[in-house]
Amino acid sequence: MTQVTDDKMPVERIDRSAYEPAYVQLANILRRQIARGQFRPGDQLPSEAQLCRLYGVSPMTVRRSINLLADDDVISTAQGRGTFVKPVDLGTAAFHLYELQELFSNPDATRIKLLDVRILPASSRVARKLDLSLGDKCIYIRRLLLIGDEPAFYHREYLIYDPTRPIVEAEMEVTDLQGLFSEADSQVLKRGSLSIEAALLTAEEAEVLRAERPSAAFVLEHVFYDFDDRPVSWGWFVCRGEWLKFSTTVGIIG
Amino acid sequence: MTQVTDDKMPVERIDRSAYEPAYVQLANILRRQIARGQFRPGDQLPSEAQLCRLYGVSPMTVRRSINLLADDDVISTAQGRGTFVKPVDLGTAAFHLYELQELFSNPDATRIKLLDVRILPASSRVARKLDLSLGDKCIYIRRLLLIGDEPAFYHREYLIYDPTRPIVEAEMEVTDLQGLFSEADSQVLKRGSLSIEAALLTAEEAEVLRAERPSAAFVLEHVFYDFDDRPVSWGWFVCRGEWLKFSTTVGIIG
DNA sequence: AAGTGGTCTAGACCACTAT
DNA sequence: TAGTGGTCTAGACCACTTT
Repeated sequence: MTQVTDDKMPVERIDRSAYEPAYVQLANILRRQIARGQFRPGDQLPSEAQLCRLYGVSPMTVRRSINLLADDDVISTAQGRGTFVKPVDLGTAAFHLYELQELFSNPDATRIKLLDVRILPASSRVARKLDLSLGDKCIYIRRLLLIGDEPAFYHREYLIYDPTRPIVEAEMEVTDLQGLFSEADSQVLKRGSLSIEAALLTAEEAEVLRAERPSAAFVLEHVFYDFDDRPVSWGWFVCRGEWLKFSTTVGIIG
Repeated sequence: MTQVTDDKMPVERIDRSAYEPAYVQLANILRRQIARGQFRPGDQLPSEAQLCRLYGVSPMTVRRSINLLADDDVISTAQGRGTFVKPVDLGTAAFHLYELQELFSNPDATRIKLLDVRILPASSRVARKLDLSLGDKCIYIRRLLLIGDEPAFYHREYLIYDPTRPIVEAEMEVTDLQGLFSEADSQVLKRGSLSIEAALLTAEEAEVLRAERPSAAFVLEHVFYDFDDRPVSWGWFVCRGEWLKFSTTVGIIG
């Protein structure tokens, strides 16, 4: 490899009058250079001091650009050694739930059918999940989310039913997938833990979702907690496998 | 709510002699206050100037703390208005592929069995995916990843077979799930696009994975591209549903 | 010792929002 | 107009790695 770069002649310059801040511009310049193959995985980038001189910006600005690319897993930094281009790594891939929002792109076509609301005594399983005593009252809700006229998500949820705790009413909206568009804001919920797995539709689920059996499905389970770290809601969404496909990318996207 | 905070008396102070940098300490202080419920979703945080005075740090340092929390979707900022605590939002949830690494926690128990390697003419489907002409030569690989003695992942992959393109040899390792632990570093791969879905095991897959039918499975499909943005590999991992459960959290975890 | 990334300062100036 | 977040400077000092 011949040394093409020159301390006095960067190919692209930063436009100080542009709308984009300098640190974003510099990050994109570097990203493009990497995408072009000018820097390959494993290669070392110019040092931060060099980048300061090359592009006429201060150390803090260079640093922010570097951090942007590092957050994107495009480069990695090592104190005392330098900054290097990262190889493609499957492990950095992440599938985002907000992809679901595309499904609901047409709000008019989306509606929620309340199938069932009941107050019943907690089974041992529910009691364990909601940190209740066996037989304590809880609320059981079954909902169906339709897109067009097709049933898309089947949701079942158990909520605590405790007059001393200021919950329930608000939660019935929040834990709903609706919360994906209309930002439901609960003052009560502190956090939620979620998991997703692939499973077979049960007979009941297949009937509700108007699917044949056997059929594969995504199951998204959730538990929400209040600010005392006590669970207030446990439930799960079931969705036919064909309805859902999560996508993402790894490596340099520029 | 009575106003407990006072401009002159922050509850926690920043320890300048500590190992943790000041901006991390401040971010954690704020995160703990939010986790305690001192600031609720929708509440406005003290302004950056106030935080500077309260904790005796410069604007840039406060700003970095704020950005840390904003990246974690704990707070959101609005220019000219202020900084606010975000409500729990399902849409921010992300499932990370590196969770798979736990499956391979014991490297000795993990091994890869090469089932089949063949050179064959591209079918129309393969030609389309790899941007080849119908009938062009390509490499077909079938692998089985075992954990203990249990077959866990069944991987099938098509690779381009073109002597003029410097690939193949390296790829055979990189696109492998092995790349999750042993950081395989290809100089050739620029990016990959991934998708995941829930499906039923086919007869062949069930046999290879020693599973009954019907059975649900995760299918992770991948296409990798070189620095000319040409596809070099197309393939997919199949994994029995019971083997895999992705987990994550939303909201305040402190 | 020289070079690297990492933190931090004490301001300045700008853009935006509210009043 | 006053207050807010957002960008940027031109250094300083530190911790680490390499030679």
